[in-house]
Amino acid sequence: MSAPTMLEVAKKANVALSTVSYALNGTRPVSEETRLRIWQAMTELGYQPHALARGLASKRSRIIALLFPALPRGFGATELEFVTGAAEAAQGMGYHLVLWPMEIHAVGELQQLVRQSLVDGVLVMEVRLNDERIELLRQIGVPFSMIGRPAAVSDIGFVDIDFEQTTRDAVTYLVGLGHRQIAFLNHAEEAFTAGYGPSVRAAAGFNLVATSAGLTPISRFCGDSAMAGQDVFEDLIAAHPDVTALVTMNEPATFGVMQGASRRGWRIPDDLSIVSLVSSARVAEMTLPPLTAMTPQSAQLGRLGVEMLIEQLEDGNRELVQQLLPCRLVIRGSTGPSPDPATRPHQKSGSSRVATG
Amino acid sequence: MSAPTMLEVAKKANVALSTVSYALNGTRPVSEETRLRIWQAMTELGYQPHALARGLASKRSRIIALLFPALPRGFGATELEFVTGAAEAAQGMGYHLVLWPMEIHAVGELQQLVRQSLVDGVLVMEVRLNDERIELLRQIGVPFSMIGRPAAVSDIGFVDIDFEQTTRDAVTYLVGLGHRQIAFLNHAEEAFTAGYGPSVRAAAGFNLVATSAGLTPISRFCGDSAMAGQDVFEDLIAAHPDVTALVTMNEPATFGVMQGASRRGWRIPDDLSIVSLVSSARVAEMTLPPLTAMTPQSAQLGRLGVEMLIEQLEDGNRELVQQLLPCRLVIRGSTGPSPDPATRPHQKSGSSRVATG
DNA sequence: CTGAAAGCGCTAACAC
DNA sequence: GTGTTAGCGCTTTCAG
Repeated sequence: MSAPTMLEVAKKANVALSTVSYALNGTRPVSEETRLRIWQAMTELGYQPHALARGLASKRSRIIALLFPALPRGFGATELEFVTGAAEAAQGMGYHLVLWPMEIHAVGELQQLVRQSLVDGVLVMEVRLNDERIELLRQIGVPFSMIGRPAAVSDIGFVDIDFEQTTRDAVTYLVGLGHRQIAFLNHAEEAFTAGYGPSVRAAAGFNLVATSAGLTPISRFCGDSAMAGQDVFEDLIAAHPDVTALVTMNEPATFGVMQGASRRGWRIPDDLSIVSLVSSARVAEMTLPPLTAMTPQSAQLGRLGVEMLIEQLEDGNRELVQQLLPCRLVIRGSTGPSPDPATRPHQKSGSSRVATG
Repeated sequence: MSAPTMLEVAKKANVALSTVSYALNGTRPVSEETRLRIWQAMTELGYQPHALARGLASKRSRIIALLFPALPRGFGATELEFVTGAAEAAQGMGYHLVLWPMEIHAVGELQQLVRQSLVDGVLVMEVRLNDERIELLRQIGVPFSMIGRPAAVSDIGFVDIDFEQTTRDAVTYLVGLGHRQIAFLNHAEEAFTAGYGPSVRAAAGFNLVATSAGLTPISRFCGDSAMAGQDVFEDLIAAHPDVTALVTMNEPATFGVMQGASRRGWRIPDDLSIVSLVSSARVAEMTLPPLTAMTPQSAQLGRLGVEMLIEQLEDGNRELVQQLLPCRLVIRGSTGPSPDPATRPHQKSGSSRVATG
């Protein structure tokens, strides 16, 4: 009742054990006829090569690890898509993907895992601008690649979202709608100074784009909450009453902004346009109107990361791939032509009723 | 430069290869003294057992697979937490977790993967009420357990959210606040009739609880979008003007309901209370006010699923574990005392301004 | 083009 | 208590 072995297949096909192996892996030419007999025997027995035995003998497990940090709040649909895309790609290429969730500083643990020789390579997710895991992996000598990238990228393959291009596309789109006063709403300042790549790069991108388009770059940091978003929005509009469009990099805050706008009596997109950067469809469609967003190709990123790693594993001296993938603009209901700021309601609350105890 | 083997450890410690093995696994008593020498040699060499070799020899890979369906829209933070919780638990117990994303009907593929003898057991996620994967796994004879459960649960271990209890807790909480007209907002009817467990069980739970509390069970199906939520809400209030509280099982729709309420001039929670079932903190805090929610212990569920499976693997005849875990009530800003329905604004739009082209 | 046989690094009898 | 050794199922020389 146990799984058939290669020997059984060989017997059934009247060939040597090794011939079955060669036929299976194409490591050596096998005559058409015997290949057929072997293939037949294999299907009749429902044979599947024993992954562990194969790995032990060949010194290649065909297993790769996905290294991702312990869940911070703020992980959601996008990150799940990364993981799924990676797992699907691996599966499609005949590999298995194991999950190694790990504190970003638990470098000892990482080393232990690598030494078990279970995996051929490692895919690192959520790379920080200054990431100690990278140095360790290089030191250990395990093949690896990254989704995301450290500040100084050297000789490691990576894929990442092209935050600058993404920001540029968002701004360009808004400018095309006639907006001239565009503000950028970032994550909290702590994330920025801690070197959180997306925050840093999107901010840099925005300043660059705005400046080169002849606009004044207006930016705000903002805590990751609806409440903070609402507050920062009020503050922003007070300081810059002419702002007609927002580019946001902070989903909870974006939700708060919409509430704040509505409370002011502003309509979206009539009085204010919003483009939410790096937002999944799932989140973008939770608001009314739904958010025009720059949507990351998350599954694609996961897929590319895995492909890059496996190619490196199978073809030792392959050229380095370092690829940036911009988000895609999905126009929904939160953007429209620029209004005349002067025509917008001025009162702080557009609600017609006062709260009753 | 290659990893040290057990033989090297044995030499360094002046013992037989097997003694190292026994010391490592505790499979056989080893004297305190030799154990120490061995341990010392191991740490000096930085020895880590070779996972594949160990697995091949012992016929136990210490790898388990997490089977989850290809991403439908609607997978988000909660599901990621399942996965992470499972991976962390596995790691903590000395196991590895591989990801097998798979169409729920791709049963052939599943069989192939299992036959590779890579994994000792399988953890099935997102189990449907009528799930063909279950029957196949049982047939193959692989040990497995589930997160979620089919309609007829027999002799397989599982953990699942206790939807009935969760619904009961939500209703009880609202009743305690004085609400008497409570409506349930479900997912789309298609999901329900297709046998989507959470939808079916929560609905059943609601009817049961409402009835036994002497309330009229009011329910609505609703598409998973903010727009649909707003529409269904209008419809619901038209039909049942006395409803003062909503129990929802549909996040995008819940967001729409809040917009709809606000458009009507209703304040939350003054004019309407909302409890969102099975919602993560991340989502619940995106609204203003933030949503009072029944939050699933997702990581815990993933963890329990893995523990259950591994215990089954290590201790052949262990008693069956079938555990239901209720969500936890997290009170935020969307719930309050029941208002007098008659005092609420009646006009359909509370906004003071008409859209201008 | 095909076979025979030596490992891969470890576990688990079987000896003492 | 410890040592010796036969595999686990496969890949890959080395012969033919």
